[in-house]
Amino acid sequence: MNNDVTLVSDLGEHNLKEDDDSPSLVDEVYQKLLLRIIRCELPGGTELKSTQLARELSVSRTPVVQALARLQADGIVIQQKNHRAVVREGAENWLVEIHELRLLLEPSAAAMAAQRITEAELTELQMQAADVKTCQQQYEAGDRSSAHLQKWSTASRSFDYALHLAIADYCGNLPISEAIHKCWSYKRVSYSAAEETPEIMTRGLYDHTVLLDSLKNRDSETASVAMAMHLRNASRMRPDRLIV
Amino acid sequence: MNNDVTLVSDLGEHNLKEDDDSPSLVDEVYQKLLLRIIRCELPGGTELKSTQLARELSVSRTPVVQALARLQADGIVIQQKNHRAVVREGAENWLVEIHELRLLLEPSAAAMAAQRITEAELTELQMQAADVKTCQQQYEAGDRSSAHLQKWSTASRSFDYALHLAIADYCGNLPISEAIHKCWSYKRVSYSAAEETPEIMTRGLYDHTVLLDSLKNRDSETASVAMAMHLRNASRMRPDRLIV
DNA sequence: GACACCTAAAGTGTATTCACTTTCAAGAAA
DNA sequence: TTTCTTGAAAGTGAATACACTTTAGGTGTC
Repeated sequence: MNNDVTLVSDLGEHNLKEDDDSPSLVDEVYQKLLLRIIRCELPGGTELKSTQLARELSVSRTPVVQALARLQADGIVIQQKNHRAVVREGAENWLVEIHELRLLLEPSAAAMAAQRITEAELTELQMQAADVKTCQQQYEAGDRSSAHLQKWSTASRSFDYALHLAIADYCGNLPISEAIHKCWSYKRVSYSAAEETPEIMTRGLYDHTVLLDSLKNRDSETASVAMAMHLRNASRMRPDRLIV
Repeated sequence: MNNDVTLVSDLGEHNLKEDDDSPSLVDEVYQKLLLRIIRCELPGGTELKSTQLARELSVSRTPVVQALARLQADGIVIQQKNHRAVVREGAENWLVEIHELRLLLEPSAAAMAAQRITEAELTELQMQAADVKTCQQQYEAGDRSSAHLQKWSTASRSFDYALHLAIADYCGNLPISEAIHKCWSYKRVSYSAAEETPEIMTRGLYDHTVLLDSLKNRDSETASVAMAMHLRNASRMRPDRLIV
């Protein structure tokens, strides 16, 4: 059984806590199951038995049961009392559909955040944007090596993540913020399989710059439209439509 | 300690399963905690200790830990590894903010459902609407007794629930559907404290009729607007803004 | 008084255990 | 053959056990 690969790369809180290192077993199991479902290795209808999974993953049943409960709360898995958990039919398209959900949430969140985000946060984000730009120029001006591309890609993702989550955090509505965070946690799981091309990253940086400017100008209308445009671009530029 | 009131009234699946009766302890604990948080009996910052809660609720720690994990997944509670769970600051406005979230989700869901809902489901819903109308007329034509009002209120809620969840189910996007279901599960928890007035119910039935007609006509645009209007009305007619 | 250090009590994560429920395949009855 | 019965195997919900971590309240030192 070769599914005990360490999938738990960089989970955990995205804040400044440095003491809490190892993720709990529940987190690990949850991540592994989620990844396998999203990758269709566990298609809709598959039965997930806590006893069997515990054996396979070499943990006790307790964390597996908790991970399954979390998947059920997400709606990815269904479990009736005293019955086995079942992967929900249609869970294969989860990531694509999550992108549609983001299209409903994030433009409004951006509009709301434009009125509430702090100047400090804005300057922090602008610094990150500058970093990404630097990486891009190093790549283009240099030898276009894969090392430079890698660096650019990492910076690009990091900025992407920071900007979208800052918008969620400053939108002023907890459930909306939580919903967006959840979308991004799914997206994060898929990162292991995703690929960034220079075209996508260039376009992404442009979109993000427009978005950041509209936040800076406290222009909710533009922020909302910029976000909607950005999300549509992102899905348009990925013809496989599997990882968005 | 008088908090061991049975709060778990009519939880469980809203489908035709009749064999599975008693809700699990996890569900009960989750419901009780959620209700107490929404009612501000457990304000933001309160520490929720699994050991202590287990003692108070006379259950073992296992279901309490799972309920807390669920609240954490919801974003209502925060818990770092090896630390106590804490009620999130700002959780008091949860229901109001959930209503704002519905305003982002349900209009689009209605538009999507207009293209996908089945005729069978539509006729079923129309029958329920007729039932509500009958109850209303019985109340108005009769002695306006509280018994008739009660019956009307029950039918009204049942129809409300059925229509909105049908729209979620037929919107064709699993995460969006799940998000809407979750909003309604919160709303359901608050039902114990909510009050329906004849004015609200009359307006609600009208809104729902318009919505249902637009679904019947496969008119996405109208369905979306009707839903948005309905949601705005609902919050406008509740000046307390606590239970929506 | 303020601050570091220590220790017992409380709390958390996870494994183990057990009673009860569901599943499923083999044998009996039609 | 098909359908019903049945009992063992597998699975689930929940309590308990235990090692490890955090918390809180001294005690001593400055």
